[in-house]
Amino acid sequence: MFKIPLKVRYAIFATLDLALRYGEGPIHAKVIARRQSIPARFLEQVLHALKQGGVVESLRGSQGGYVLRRPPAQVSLVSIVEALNGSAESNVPDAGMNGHSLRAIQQESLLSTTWERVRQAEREVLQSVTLETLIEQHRQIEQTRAPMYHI
Amino acid sequence: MFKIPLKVRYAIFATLDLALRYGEGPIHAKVIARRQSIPARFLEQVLHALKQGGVVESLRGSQGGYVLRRPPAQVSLVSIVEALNGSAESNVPDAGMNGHSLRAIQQESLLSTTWERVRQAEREVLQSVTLETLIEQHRQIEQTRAPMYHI
DNA sequence: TATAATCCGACAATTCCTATCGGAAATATC
DNA sequence: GATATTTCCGATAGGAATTGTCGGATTATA
Repeated sequence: MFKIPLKVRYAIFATLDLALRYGEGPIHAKVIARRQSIPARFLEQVLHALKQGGVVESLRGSQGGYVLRRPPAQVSLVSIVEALNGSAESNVPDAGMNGHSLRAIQQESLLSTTWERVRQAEREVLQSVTLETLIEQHRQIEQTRAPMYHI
Repeated sequence: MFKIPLKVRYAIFATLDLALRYGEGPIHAKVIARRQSIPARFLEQVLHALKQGGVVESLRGSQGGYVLRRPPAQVSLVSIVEALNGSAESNVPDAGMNGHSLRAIQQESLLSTTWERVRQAEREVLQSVTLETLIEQHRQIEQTRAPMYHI
């Protein structure tokens, strides 16, 4: 319905990459970038945001890298998405109190509860999906696809 | 959670303007534009999309204008939003079958069901809100705001 | 010290959204 | 029929947000 930024997809597949190797120590951003076909330099920024959001732990220095902060089953997509938004996202087009923005404010108040309900509905779905969920789906897809090559 | 384009807001307030005058004959786009503080020329495009989506009826010529196709209680926000998207909105970044887009396809299939659930959740909320709903809210706001000036 | 990684700010490139414009087609009115 | 008025339609400019790149600073390992 409403557009989902590419950044979000990158973040999900990056953390999924970490989830698949959970417990094996830190993983380099470059390695994730290659495996997931994500622009390396851009992924750095995404991972940094994920760190600020508490989704991911970073280790600097020569043998550094990134690690999931919690086990995959406890990392929901909503925490990933909110980490990227920086928990800001006012959705109100500012209108900085100038001129006839009184009407704009009235208009916003008319729709604010609806938008809030929409966001809540989105949140509930994203909260029900964890990295563990995606790993299971990933395995199911692999299993149902593999036999096709044997025929 | 995800950004809602300004176009959508324009469409809602334009149709709400029509709803408030439902049964009073066609209304000019310019008049709506002035009343709702919407760029006139841009509103034309929005109204055109609403017509294609079957939300609105248009009458051309000298005494033309726009009319709601159905009574306000039967016009949900979901029909308005979908009219603007032209029911396209693939959300898949194309990737036109080039190079290593095989991975991209696999990635998409992993998330497609989740995105579909998100869109469905959005749809359900938007379906539960009609122009009639907004009219009622509008009146309630007017009633609760008016007394404040009397103090 | 040398190397290798994250961190951080700035900024270029690109895409998408918003808005404008000119004129064609249609319709009512005179 | 002529005129005025409005929707219709394509093209395109302007601007903002997203996406992606770069240089170097910081941190840690060896």
